[in-house]
Amino acid sequence: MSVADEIRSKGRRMTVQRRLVLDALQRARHHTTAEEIARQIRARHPQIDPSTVYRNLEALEELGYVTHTHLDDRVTRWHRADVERHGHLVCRRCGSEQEIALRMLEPLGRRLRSEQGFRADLAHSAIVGICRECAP
Amino acid sequence: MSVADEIRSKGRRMTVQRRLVLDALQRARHHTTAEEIARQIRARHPQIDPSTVYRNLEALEELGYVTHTHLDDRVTRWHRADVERHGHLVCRRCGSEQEIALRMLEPLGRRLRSEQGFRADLAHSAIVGICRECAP
DNA sequence: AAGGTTATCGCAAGTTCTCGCAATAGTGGA
DNA sequence: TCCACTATTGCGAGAACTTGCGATAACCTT
Repeated sequence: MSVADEIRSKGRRMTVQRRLVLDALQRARHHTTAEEIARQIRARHPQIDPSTVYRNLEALEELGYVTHTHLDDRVTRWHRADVERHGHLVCRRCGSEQEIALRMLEPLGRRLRSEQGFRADLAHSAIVGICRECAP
Repeated sequence: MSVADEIRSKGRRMTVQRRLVLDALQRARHHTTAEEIARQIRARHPQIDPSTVYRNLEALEELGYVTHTHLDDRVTRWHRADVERHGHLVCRRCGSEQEIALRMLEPLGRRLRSEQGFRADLAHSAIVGICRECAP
């Protein structure tokens, strides 16, 4: 069953615009912004409105194909949901972003679960700090 | 040495506007948004521009009096820097925010430091998930 | 106390995203 | 294949900040 069929089977529609957003996310190696995706798509299809891109990202998140993370700025970062889940380290100084194995975060996850009843989504959270290169 | 003197000694100035922003942060128990602070100040002093509030928050952060955190939305949250440092748990479902002792996060901090050379600022990072009340 | 610097302000315009709405176009069913 | 239904689109208006700039006013020096 293709992605298009999956989407249709959930009562949603596969439109050109939605396909373009999915493709752009496919090409993006790491986390991208909605703005970047809109820029890429509009380079070729200027008639496609940025608001459509924003709405498609949300729709695709509901459908389970993409997720978002908030790194250290106000901008929402998007990526496909099927890449291996991982944690995020964001350097406050140089802005670089590093991925870490969820395994490193799991002890904390277990502790938050047992002591606070909080089910942390550690792949969705970002940890801010200073990276090795920027450390004094 | 008063806060005003400290600010002056760093070559900055203590203006009415800056004082009002500091006062508003003093009153705010938890994390507030710039918009909320601007609203409060403008209720009494409508001539003060919101952009002034935004710029003062940044200035006060540079000066070390306030810090900001990104919870699970695009909005930047501000609070005074001298309150006890703590971690943040944000519930994705109900939006509630819970503070946890930094002690719980320290093992992770040490591990990130030794294995990745990353100096995490755990009081600045927010962990997203589902809180006890919203758990199924 | 007066004057020169220059940090800071208020305003207005710009960015980046959000939302309401009427028009359009995918879909499943006839 | 044609139709009705309604998800989705593009557009315009509106939040929520951000930025550039000339005017103002805090501060330091004298």
